[in-house]
Amino acid sequence: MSIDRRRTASVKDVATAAGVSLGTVSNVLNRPDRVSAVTRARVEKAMADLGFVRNESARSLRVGQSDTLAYVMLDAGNPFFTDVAHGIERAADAEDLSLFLCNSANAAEREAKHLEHLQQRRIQGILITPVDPESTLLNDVARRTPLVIVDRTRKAEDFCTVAVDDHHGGRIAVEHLLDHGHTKVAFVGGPLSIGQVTDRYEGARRAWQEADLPPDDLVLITAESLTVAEGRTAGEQLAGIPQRRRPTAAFCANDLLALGLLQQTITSGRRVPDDLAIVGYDDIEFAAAAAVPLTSVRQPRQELGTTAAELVIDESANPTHTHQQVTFTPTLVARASTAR
Amino acid sequence: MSIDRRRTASVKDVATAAGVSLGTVSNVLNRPDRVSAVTRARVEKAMADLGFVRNESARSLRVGQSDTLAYVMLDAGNPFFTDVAHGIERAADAEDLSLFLCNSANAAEREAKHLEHLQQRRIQGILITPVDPESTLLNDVARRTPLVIVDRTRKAEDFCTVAVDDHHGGRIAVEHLLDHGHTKVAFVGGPLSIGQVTDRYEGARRAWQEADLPPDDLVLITAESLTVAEGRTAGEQLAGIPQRRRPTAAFCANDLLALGLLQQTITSGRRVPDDLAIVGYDDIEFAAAAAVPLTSVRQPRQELGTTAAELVIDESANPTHTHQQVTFTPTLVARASTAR
DNA sequence: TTGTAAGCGTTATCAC
DNA sequence: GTGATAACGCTTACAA
Repeated sequence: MSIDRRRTASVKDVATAAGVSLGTVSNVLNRPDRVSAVTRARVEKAMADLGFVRNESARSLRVGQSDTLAYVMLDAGNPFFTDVAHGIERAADAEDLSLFLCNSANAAEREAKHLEHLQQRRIQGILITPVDPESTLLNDVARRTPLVIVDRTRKAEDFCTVAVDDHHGGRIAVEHLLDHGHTKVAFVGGPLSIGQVTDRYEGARRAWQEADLPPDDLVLITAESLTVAEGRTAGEQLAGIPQRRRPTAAFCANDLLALGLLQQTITSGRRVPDDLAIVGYDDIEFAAAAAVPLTSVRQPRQELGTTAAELVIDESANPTHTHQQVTFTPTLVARASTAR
Repeated sequence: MSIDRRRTASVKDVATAAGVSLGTVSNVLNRPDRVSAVTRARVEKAMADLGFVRNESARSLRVGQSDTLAYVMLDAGNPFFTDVAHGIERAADAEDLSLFLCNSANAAEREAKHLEHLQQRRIQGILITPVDPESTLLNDVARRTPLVIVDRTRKAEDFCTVAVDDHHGGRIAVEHLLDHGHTKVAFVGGPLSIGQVTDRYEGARRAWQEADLPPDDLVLITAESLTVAEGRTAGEQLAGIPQRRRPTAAFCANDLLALGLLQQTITSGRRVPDDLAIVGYDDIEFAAAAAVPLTSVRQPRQELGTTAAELVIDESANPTHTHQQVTFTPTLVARASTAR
């Protein structure tokens, strides 16, 4: 059975049905106050009867832009980014903008395609956690569409950016471990080409230096990617280190790594935190849900999104807008994985 | 410093710059073969110089629809749905359609808003995991826009639906536990108003009946929602049951519950699977990543999405389209949480 | 191969 | 308070 999908009614059809002019119909849509209650009722009835649905393409063609925000996510499967998206959604709702989510899945060409489509739609603003924050593609896009970078920073201050102080995050993670008496610690993370990973590592090293500990006792274990599987691999590497030189704690560049490391540690018969204390990063929901609840560095995810959305709205609406670099400060959430 | 965001160039501007007519510019966009190599080059140069970006609103106004699919997700934070979205993305890519993700966050009014916006955009097809699959709102939408229901079924066969056989899933979960010698089992899930939860429960009960076990030894523990927190609560309830009547295994209606239950069990000093075997449902990535890797019922998530996308594309393009109800069969992935 | 012109559905300006 | 009408940028017959 195939469906009868006839062309949907236009303002013109509604006007005819209601016995008014097309301009009046448009008025009830956009300035209902300008039309008398009785004709308004008549028009509204006609709309309902005909199942009128306003054509957004025509509207946005006419007005030159569309009341829509989009967030190009780096990885829709990572709960961190869906939380950010939630925050954006809140701000978008408040301004009655719709929000589209796009997933670049960490692929530059997917990202480029999405950006192209979004520009073609003349949407009001783009939020993006880019594959490469230094890419000049972003400059091209921003020339036409307000764009703010989320959870990444840029060397030049030519964009609004909203990020979290990763250096500080690395520092507080290590300070927490120092407070618990650890003097041999592993930093698990990579690839180091990711700015955030290096920032967290730098923060960790700085804290280490300030504690006057031998640099070599902060062991770098590089991961290929920030995934659970790599966390397991890191666990094996850690286990391969001779007992006397083996770290008693690990600071992982994100929670997925930490979860993988936790699993590998426990299933190979070692205990957390007794044999190995673990600190993660991001504080995703599953961090608290782990068998040994994970100490983690929490980033204000929703606020990140909300602030970014507010900035992009400002950039699109306010002629005197100036770019801002907003930095949030992460906090440490201590749980069982580092308890003593 | 505010940005100079002048109106972007139109086909007309490009035509003037290239010294050709507007129709020719459109031809290089849509039927490049019809235009000679030399003028094409000239036009393309003009486009590049002017930074031309095609106006999708104008295009889709003219052609009557937009080459876009949308997936209205029930919960963007649940990895299950992002995997489904991945599958949809694959199919959309293959047809060169763009995909927008919308998140209803389980709120009917958010869902309605998204559906309204999508219809206004005259997009080609909608995929949705609805808050309420029986809602008549879906009928209204489907009258204008091809729509397929994902991961839910409907009593009437008036839609294409793609779902997984939850009854079978419940059955194999319990059969697995029976095979491992359990004769007192808890079913953890709820609210029972969710069709899938009841189907899984029904499947479980059927398997139980067929094993000729006393009905009361399949204990129902109802949860308020399918969340980690509720899983922990279930664990406490379970622990409160007198030893001799206490189930030795639990089948949870999803992995979040199972993860919560696993955590509560382990942190309260009982062991998995020795004291309590656990089976989850969905096989999200974090199931395998748990400290005790979780046995779970796996649904073919990506295939779910891909098939749904193919159906909606068929519905939008094929005049002889007929609605289909596709059902996938889940499989059990055995891991340590039920090992003996 | 290229140009001309109509029309998609809406908004907004201007008369009435 | 209401009605004609032009314009937004594009695609697509059709004419040259």
